[in-house]
Amino acid sequence: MPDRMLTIGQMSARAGLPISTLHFYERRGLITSQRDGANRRVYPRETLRRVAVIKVAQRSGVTLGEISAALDHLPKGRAPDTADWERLSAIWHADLTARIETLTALRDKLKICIGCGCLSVERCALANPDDVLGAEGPGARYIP
Amino acid sequence: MPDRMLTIGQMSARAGLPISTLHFYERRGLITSQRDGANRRVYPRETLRRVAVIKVAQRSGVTLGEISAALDHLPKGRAPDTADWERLSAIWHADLTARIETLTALRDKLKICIGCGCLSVERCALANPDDVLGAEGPGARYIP
DNA sequence: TGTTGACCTCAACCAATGTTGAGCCGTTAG
DNA sequence: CTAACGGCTCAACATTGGTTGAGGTCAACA
Repeated sequence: MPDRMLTIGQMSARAGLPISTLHFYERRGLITSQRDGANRRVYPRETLRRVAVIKVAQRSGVTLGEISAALDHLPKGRAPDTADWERLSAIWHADLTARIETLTALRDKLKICIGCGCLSVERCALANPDDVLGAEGPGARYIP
Repeated sequence: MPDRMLTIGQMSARAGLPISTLHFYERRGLITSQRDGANRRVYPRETLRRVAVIKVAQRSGVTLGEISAALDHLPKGRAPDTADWERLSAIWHADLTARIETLTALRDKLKICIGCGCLSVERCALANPDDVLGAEGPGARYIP
């Protein structure tokens, strides 16, 4: 019986999310539910994976809005297959790599800059990441 | 004249933050100001550095609450010196390193797990990061 | 003398991400 | 039959990190 449905309580226990959060995700369109005869939500097992993916993406710093957009690219009519999930994975993998690079650069600059006295907004690569120098007088200006 | 004060407009331009944000930081106790004869905020140049540090910490994912706590350890009576800033730097450096490691692990697991079909909440290291397996029946249970 | 421009305060609002509570319903075990 | 349990809806609240606007002050420039 590969298509046995899960109640929201089971989803909650297995996904490690409060029921209120599942409700919230449904309001946000991140997941959907069907109802049983007594108007209770039931979920296909697929949804367990979907929720797992949402959690993973969130842990990696993706917002619910972005997650929602990404999930929208999953097929509507059929259950997503491995290739579908793989495409999502690839996007977030790249995202994560970028995020890691940013943090690493930040950390290295932090080490170099903050303690040594160079952390003046005028000159420091860290405080003034875009190397924007003001035209009039000394000191950096912020260019939006 | 090393102690020339800055107006809030100058702070804003040089730090690259809107005036409203400087007001907000002051409400939050992250920075302080003195007033001139016309009740306008003026800041010692020190504050420029302080704001730079706040921005850097924020970019690295530290919350304002944590930043505030860290800044509270700076000396009250005198201007912070290099060693003071260095202590802050060391804390956040460690923080950043931890964060980077988390993200890297996440990314690598993502690559391994999400596309390959193993991302079931029951077994996957990614979806079930603490390897918590339910005692009754198959399937992970969330242990808060 | 006016009129800018920069600044002030205070309160309200915003978006994201949920959480909490009140009040109700249907199923199930004793 | 009744109580407990699990679920339902809807509205309100919480937190973080700010932004926006109304209404007022002050100094400087023409």
